[in-house]
Amino acid sequence: MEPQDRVRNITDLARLAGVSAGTVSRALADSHLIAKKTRERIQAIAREHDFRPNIMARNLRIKRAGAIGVLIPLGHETGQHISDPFFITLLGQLADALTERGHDLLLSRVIPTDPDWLSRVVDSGRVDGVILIGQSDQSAVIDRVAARYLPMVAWGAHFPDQVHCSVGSDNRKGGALAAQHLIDQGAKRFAFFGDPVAPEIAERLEGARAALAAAGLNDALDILPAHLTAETAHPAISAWLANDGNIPDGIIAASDVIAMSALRALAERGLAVPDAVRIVGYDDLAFANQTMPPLTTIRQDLVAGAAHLVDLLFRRIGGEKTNSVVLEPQLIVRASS
Amino acid sequence: MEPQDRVRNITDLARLAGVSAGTVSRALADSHLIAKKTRERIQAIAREHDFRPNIMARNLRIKRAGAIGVLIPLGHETGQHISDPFFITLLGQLADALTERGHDLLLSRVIPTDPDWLSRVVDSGRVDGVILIGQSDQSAVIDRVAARYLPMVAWGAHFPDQVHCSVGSDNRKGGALAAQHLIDQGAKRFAFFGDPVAPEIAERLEGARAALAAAGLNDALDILPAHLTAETAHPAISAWLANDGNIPDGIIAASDVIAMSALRALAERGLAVPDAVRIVGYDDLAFANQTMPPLTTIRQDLVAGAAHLVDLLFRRIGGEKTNSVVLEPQLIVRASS
DNA sequence: CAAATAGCAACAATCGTTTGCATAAAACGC
DNA sequence: GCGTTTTATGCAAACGATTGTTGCTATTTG
Repeated sequence: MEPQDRVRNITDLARLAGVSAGTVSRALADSHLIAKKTRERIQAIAREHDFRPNIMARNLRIKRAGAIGVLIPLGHETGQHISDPFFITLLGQLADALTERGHDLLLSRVIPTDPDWLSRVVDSGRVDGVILIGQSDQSAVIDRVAARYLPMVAWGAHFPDQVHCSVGSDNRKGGALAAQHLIDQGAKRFAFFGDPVAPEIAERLEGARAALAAAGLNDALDILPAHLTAETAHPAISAWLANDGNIPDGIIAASDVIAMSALRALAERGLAVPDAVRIVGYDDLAFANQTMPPLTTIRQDLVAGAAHLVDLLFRRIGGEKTNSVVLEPQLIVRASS
Repeated sequence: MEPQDRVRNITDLARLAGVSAGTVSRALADSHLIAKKTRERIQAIAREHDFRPNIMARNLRIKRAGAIGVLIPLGHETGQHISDPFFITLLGQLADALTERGHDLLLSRVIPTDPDWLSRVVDSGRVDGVILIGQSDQSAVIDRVAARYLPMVAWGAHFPDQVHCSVGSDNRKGGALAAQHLIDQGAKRFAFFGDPVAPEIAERLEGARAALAAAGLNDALDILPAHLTAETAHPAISAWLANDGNIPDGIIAASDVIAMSALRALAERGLAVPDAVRIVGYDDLAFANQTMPPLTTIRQDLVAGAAHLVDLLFRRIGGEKTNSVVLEPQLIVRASS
C-alpha cells in the first residue's frame, strides 16, 4: 500500500519490531525460543505488512529447493509434444501428488540436443529431485546421471540392465492382452497401428506377435507405423485403409489417440465397428469411453503410476535405493470390440 | 565420478584452479576481464568435473528467479481439475513459449481456501511473474494483488472494471456465433449445455440468447447446466435427452468436452448428427476434429492466447503497464452441424 | 629511464535467510 | 541478597553465487 515503508526483508521487519533479524526469523517459524508474546507481535506486524520471507534465500540456507523437476524429453524422432493427452494426464496426476507433499513442480520440456540436458537441471540446485516422463531415446544419458544422482525416477519401459529407477507398465503383456482379446472375439486378420521405433511400442508389438503366434496366427499381422499424434495418424490410416486388400478385422492400436483416429477413418470408409472391424486401443485415457463406440483398450493405471513415481522419488530423496516398479496392464472391454 | 573430489561450488573450483572465486565466476560467464587463457583453463576444469554453478545462489544475488509461476485456481464450485483438456492445452503452449524465453514454469494447482494463496507465491521471491489460467471465483483476490504487483496476467473473461491484465476471447460473441450458425442451418429449437455459474459460460449463454432474440426465437432455448467434465456431463445429458419433450434440433455446448459427451449421448439414443440434431462445441481443442462426426465449434486460438499471455507478461516484467487483450472467436464449421 | 597505462586477478561486500553460540535479564532456591 | 539456573534475545557466520573496487605486473610512451 505505502510504497516507501514496504517491508522487503526480515531486517526491515526486525527494525520495525525493534528486535533483531534472527528473532524475526525464529518468530515467523513459530520457534519456542521466542516468547509467545514477542512471537505474536512480530507475526502480527508481518501480516499487517503482508510480508513473507524470501523463499530462495531460505532455500539457499536450508539447502533444499522445494520443487521437483518434471522433464519431458522429446527425442525429435517422435513427433510428440507436451500436449499429448497421455503426458498431460500423467502430469496432472503428478501435480496433485507433489502438491500434497508440499513441493512445487518445475516443468521443462526438453529437446535433447546435447547430452547435457539432464545434468543441467540436476546440478542446477533448483530441484530436490527429478521425474522423467518418458525416456525417449535417451536411456544412455539417463543411466549415466542415475549412477551418481539418486533422487530421480522415470516413467517408461523397464529394461533388465538399466541403472535408473523406472515405473511403467508391462507393455509386452499389454500387447498380448489386446491381441488375445481380438482372437477370442473371432478376428482372423490383424493390423497393428503404431511405430515400433519407440521402445514401449515395440514391446507392445512383440506381445501381440507372441499371442498371435501362440494361436497359430503368425502371418496374419500387418503393421502400419502410424505416428502418435492424431494429426499424423489419421491421414496415414485413411490412406492405408484405401487399399481394400489391407482391411483387417482386428486392429491393435498402440495408443488411444491412434485408435481414435482409426475409428474415424473406419467410419469414413463405412466400416462398422465392431461388426466389421474390432479395435483395441492402449492407455485408457479419459476420452476412451467418450468415443463412438466407446473404446476397448489396455489400461495403464496412471493414477497408480503417478503415485508410485512420487513415492519412489521421495524415498530416494530420503536416501533409499529403490527398485523399479512394473504395473500390470488391464484389459478394459467396451463396445469397440 | 570420484566422490571426494567432487566440486560442489565455485570456491572448490577456484581452489582447484589456483585462482579466486570471483575469477571463476567471471570465467564461467565468459567475461573479458579474465585473460582468455585462464578463462579457457577454468572452463575446462569445470567441464571435466561436471560443475555448474548453483542457480538459486545466483538468482538470489542477481535478484531474478528464472521461473514463471503458472497457477490454476480451482474454486471448488467447479468440478474441473488440472487434467481438463483445455487447461492442459494452454499449459503446453505456455511451456513452449516460456522455454523459448529462457524461463522455467513453476506449476501450482491451487485450491483457494484462504485469500492468501496468490500473495504467497507472488511474494515468495521464487518467480519473476505469474500467469493465472482462469480466474475461477477469485477476481477480488486477483485484483487486490494486481494493484501492487505488476508482472501478472490472467487467462479469462475481461470485465470493464477489472484491475488485472487479462487475455481471453470474446465469449459473448462466441456464443452468438454458435447460435447464429445453428439458426442459419435451419434449427428451430435450441438447447444450451453448460453451467452458467462460471462467468465465461454465462457470457457464452448471453451471446447465444442475444442471437436468438435477434432472430425472434426468444423462447426456443432450454438450458442444461452440465458440468465441464466428461464424467459428469454424459450422464446428465443422457438423462435429459431421455425426456422426448426435451429433444432440440440445435445444441450449443459450452465446451468441446461437453459436446463430445453430447455426441455420444445422441448416438446412444439413435439421434443422427447433423441430420436430426445439429451441434456446436466451444474451444476447438485438438480432439474436436477427431470425433464422429467431426465437431463444428467456436475456436479459441490458444496458440495466440498463450503467445499474448507470455508477451504481455514479459512487457510487464519490464515495467510496462499493459492493457488486456480480447481475442476474436472464430466459427469452425465441420460435419456436426 | 621514469611515468603512465592497460590488463589481470584478488578482495570484500552483497543478496535474504537460518541457526549455533554468547549473553543479558529474569526467576529461583537458600 | 547472592549465586545459579532458566529464558529470551542478539550477534555473526554460514549458504553459493556476482561484481565494484583495488592492487599488482607488464608493457608502452615521452
